[in-house]
Amino acid sequence: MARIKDVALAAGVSTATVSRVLSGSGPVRKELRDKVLETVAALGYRPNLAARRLRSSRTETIGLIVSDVRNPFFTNISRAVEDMAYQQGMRVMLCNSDEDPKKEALYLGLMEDENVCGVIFSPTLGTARQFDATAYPFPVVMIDRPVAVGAVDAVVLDNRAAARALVDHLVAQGYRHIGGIFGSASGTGLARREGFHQALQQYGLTGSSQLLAPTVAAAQQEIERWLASPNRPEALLVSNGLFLLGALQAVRAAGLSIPEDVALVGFDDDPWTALVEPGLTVIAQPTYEIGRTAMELLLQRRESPERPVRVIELAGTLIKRGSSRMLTTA
Amino acid sequence: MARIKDVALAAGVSTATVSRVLSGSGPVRKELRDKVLETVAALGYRPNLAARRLRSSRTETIGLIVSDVRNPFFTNISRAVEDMAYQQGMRVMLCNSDEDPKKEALYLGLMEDENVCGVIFSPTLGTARQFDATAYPFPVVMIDRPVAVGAVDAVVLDNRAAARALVDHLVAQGYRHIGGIFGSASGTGLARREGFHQALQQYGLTGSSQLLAPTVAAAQQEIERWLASPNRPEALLVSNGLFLLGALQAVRAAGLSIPEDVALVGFDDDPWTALVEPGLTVIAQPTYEIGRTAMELLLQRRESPERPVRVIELAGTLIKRGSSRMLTTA
DNA sequence: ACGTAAAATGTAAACGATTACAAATAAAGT
DNA sequence: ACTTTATTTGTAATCGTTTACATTTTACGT
Repeated sequence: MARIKDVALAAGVSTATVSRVLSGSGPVRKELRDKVLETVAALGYRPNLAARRLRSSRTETIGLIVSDVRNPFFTNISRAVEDMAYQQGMRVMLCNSDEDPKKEALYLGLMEDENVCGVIFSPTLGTARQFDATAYPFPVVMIDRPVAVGAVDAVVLDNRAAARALVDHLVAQGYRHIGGIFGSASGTGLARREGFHQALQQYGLTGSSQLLAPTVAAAQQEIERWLASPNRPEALLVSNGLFLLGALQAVRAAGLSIPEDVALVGFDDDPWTALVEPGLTVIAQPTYEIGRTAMELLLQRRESPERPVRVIELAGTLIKRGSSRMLTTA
Repeated sequence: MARIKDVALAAGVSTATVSRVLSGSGPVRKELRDKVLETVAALGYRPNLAARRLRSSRTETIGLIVSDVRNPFFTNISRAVEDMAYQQGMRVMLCNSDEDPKKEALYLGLMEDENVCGVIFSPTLGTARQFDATAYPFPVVMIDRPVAVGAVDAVVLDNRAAARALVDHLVAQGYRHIGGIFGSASGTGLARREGFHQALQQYGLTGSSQLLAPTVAAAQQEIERWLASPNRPEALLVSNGLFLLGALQAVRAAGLSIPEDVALVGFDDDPWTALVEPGLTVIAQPTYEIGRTAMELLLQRRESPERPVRVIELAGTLIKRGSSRMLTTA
C-alpha cells in the first residue's frame, strides 16, 4: 500500500508538497502539482483517513440522529442529508434513538467521540426543552421538533399554519363539529394543537382535542370511543401518520364510511394515504427539503459560527383527497 | 480535554496500562484496573478514535450500501444492521447507490478509504455478476440480490420457492391463466421468474411473463396493455412493490375490480398493501431478519476468514388477502 | 545588478493512541 | 534459598498524515 512518503519520493518532492496538492491547502507550482497528481494516479495512492483526521482534527463527518429511519418522514430526510453530504465529500453517521432520551444522550456522546463537524437531530420533547447547545463541541441543527426559540438552529414545518389550513379546508367543505387528536410526545403535536384551536376560535367554533401517546393503538382506542359517543364529530383531524392509521382502522371497525359518516384529515403524505379508498386529505411535509435545509444551516454555521441562530419554518402543502369531500347538505 | 497521558499521570501508571485497561487487550492487576477506571471517570476521559484507528488500523465500522433507503425493504434492513452494529460497539456508514454501478464503485472505494471491517451490499445485476471479492481488503456480504454462487457470502430470499408459493396459492384458488411481470435489473427478478415458470409447468399450465425496468410506470403501461387484450389473464403476479403499485393503478384505471376481474399478487409486505381495498396477497420478506443475518455472517467471517463461503436463503411468508380470493366458479 | 518582498518548497515536530520489547515482580518447582 | 517460569508493568517506537517554521526560489522595483 502506497503512503504519502512513497508518492513524495517517486515524484521527487517532499511529503508536505504532496499533502498541499491533495488537500489544496497551500500554493504549489502547476508543474509540480501535475507531477504529483500523476504519481498519485500511477501508484494508486489514497490518503489514510485516520491519520488525516488525527492530525487535522477534522473529520468531514456529520451525525444524523432520528427516532427511527423506518418512518418514511425520516427516511426522506436521511436521504436528503446523505445526498448533500456525499456531494460535499462528507460522511454521514446515522443513529436511531427510538424516542428514548437515554439513547439520545448516548448517541450525542458517540458523535463527540467521532469528532463530527455537526449533528442534525430530531429530539424528544424533554431533550428539546433542556437542550444546551454549548455543551457540545459541534454545531447542532434541530429538525422536525420545535425547540426553545433562540437556543439552536432548527428547521421545522410551520405546524400551526398547517393545522389551521386543515381546519380552514374542513370548514370550507361544510364541516363544523371537529375533533382533534395530537401527539403528546413531541413539540410538534403541541404546536399543531395550538393551530387547531386558533382556527376553530377564528370561526367561532368549539372543538375538543386530546393529547395521546404516538401509537396506532392509542388513536384507534380513543377514536372508537368518540365514534360511539352520542354526538360524534363530523370530522377528525389527527396529527401524525400513526394516528391516521389508527383512525382509519377505528372508523372501518365501527362500520362507518368516510367521509359520509365522518371526515378524516391528518399529517404526512405517506404513500398509502393516496391508495386507500377514499384517499386521505393530508398536509404533505417537504421532507427532502427539510433535510436539505438542515444541511445548509449546518454548513453555513460551520462557515460563520457567530451568525445569529435561525429557525426556519417551511410551509406544508394541503393535499385534498376524498376523505374530506364536500358535505352535501342533505 | 483529557488525554491518555493525563489519565496515566493522575492514576500513577503508564499509558500502556491505561490502554490495556480500556481496550481490554492485556492483563492488569485488579487493583490498578480499578484505579485507572476511577481516574478515567473522574477526568471524563474519552479515547480519541482517530488516534486509536490510526495506530491499530481497526475501525469497528461497517459499510452498508443499498440502492435507496427510502425503499421500505432496505429501510428495515438498515435498521437491523444498525441495531446489531451499535450493540456491538460498531459504527455504520450508509450509502445509497441508486442502482448505479458508478456509485456502487465509488462507495466501495470510499469504504476502502474508511478502512471498514466489512461491507453489506445490495448490488445491481452487473456488479453482482462480475464482483471480485478478493479485490477488497474487507469481507463483503451480499443481500437481497443473488450472486454467482460460491463467490461471496450472501443472504437472500428463497426467490424461486416464494414465486412458486404464489403460483400454488393462485392455482389453489382456482386461477389458471396467470401472467407474470418481473424486474430486469436484478437477479431477484430473474430468480422469481424461474420459480414462476417452474410452478406453472408443474401444473401443466402455460403463462406468459415479461421482464421490465423496475418502475411503477413500466408496470402500469404493460399491464394496461394486457388488460385491454382479448384474452386477458385471470391473475397477475408481479415481482416487487413498485410493480404492485403500478398494477393496482392500471387495474383501477381500466375500471376493473380485484379479484373479480383479475387477481393480483406480488412481493413485499409494504404497509399500504394491507390498507388498500381489497388487501393484496403478497410474499412478506423477513427484512429485519435479513439484515440481522447479514451482520452475523460478517461478524463470523471476521472471526474466521477461512471458513467456506455461505449463501443463506431465508423463506418468505405468504400473506393471503382479498386480492386473490377464491374464484367462485360462476 | 541588487536588495526586498512574495511565493514555493522542505524539514521535522506534532496529533494521541497502541503495542513490540524490555524490565520488574510474583509464583512455582526443586 | 535459588533458579526457572509466568505474570504485570513500563519505555519508547510507531501508525500516516498535516502544518508551523525555516529555507530556498522567484518576481519586482529601482
